[in-house]
Amino acid sequence: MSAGLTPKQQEIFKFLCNHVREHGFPPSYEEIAEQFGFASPNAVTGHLKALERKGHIRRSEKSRALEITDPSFRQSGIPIIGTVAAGTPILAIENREGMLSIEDLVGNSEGLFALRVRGESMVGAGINPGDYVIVRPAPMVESGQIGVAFLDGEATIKRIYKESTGWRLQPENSGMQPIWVSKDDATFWVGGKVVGVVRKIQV
Amino acid sequence: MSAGLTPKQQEIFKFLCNHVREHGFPPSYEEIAEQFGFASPNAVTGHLKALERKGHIRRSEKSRALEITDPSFRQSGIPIIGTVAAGTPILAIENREGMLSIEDLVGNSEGLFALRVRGESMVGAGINPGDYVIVRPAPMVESGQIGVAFLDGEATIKRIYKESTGWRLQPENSGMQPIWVSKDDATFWVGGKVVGVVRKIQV
DNA sequence: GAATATACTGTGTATATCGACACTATTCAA
DNA sequence: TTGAATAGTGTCGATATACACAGTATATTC
Repeated sequence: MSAGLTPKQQEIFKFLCNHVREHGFPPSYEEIAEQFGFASPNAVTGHLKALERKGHIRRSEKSRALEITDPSFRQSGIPIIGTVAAGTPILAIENREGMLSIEDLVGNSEGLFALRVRGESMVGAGINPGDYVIVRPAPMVESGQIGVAFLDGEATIKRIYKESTGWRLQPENSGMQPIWVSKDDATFWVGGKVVGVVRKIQV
Repeated sequence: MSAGLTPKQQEIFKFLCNHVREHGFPPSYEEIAEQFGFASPNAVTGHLKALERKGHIRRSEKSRALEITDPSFRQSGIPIIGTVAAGTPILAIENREGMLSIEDLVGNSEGLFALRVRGESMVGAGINPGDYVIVRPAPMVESGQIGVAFLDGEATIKRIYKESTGWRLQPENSGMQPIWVSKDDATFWVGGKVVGVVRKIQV
């Protein structure tokens, strides 16, 4: 990232980014000068002008109203590289199809929560122990969808089917049996619908 | 979020958050006053003092050095709710174990990229078609690890084993056979190691 | 060899910005 | 009904801040 910048400019640009990430506002010229040991805050001006000219920031005459325009700063995610044509340098940025982030993936993340999976009851659906399932809270899911079911205070991930007598909690594991829940079982309730799965593969 | 705030304070807090998210720096008192139609920028002071007293922001006598301390703002991710004890209100914020984001999950996201999975060759490892695999670029993986293998310009996800004559690309699907690659096959190279899997479950 | 970009020091200025002080009005709980 | 919190208007001062101007020095490019 940050092509065409001198080492010093890169350092300063990095400091800007880190400061904004950490505090939510950019440093003043004086603070930048202090950080880099400049005697004059004006030494910063030149660097910032260079950064602006090269399109990484937008300055403002107002106080601390510096904006980082470099798109690589904003995008918090991982580039999605799609179809790979023969001979194309796959790691080149031009092949991007988009960015992958959990927020993008499951839409509005407001109210979502995650649960770590403990059992093996859903391996048939590609949900393994240690995975995180992302749950959108809802009082019930449509029949056949994967949801979080609470039974006797314990949470389980299951495919939930509506039956005439109540609900069927269906594991996706050939070695496990479904659980039938009666309509008037007060200990049963649905926490929400599983809208995503995230797994970290250990090194 | 933002409990204990009056409607007006919530509005202003929301404006603060959006401004920081959008521009990377907070608005000045004057800009807030303009936004809400106040004749005096000083009308803002009272609100900000209230927000500070209630612990959502930290003010500073310096220009535009207002910091949003409310943790619900900073964390861009999804709360991880762990073990669920009986009777505990699961959706309460107090039960948080942490936050889930792709960056946290796989560590430093610098250089990572994602690929959409097309085949069924890794369903045994919980990697299904349509999933995204997150890849850390590397010229080779340790024997037995899951990696992205390029062969004749086509990318595949496989478990890669080092053999005496070359490499074995092992699918995790009982119906599929491994691929043996000779040591001097120039069309073969490894793109990186699969460090994560992300799946969106359609509604 | 001249022009240009980089990398600073040092001084000064216009203004952006926050904060204090003085006041008014309303709502809500003790 | 008294106090406190909320929700403002309006004025003024102290200072934080960016920026212009005047220099110096080095490296790179043409």
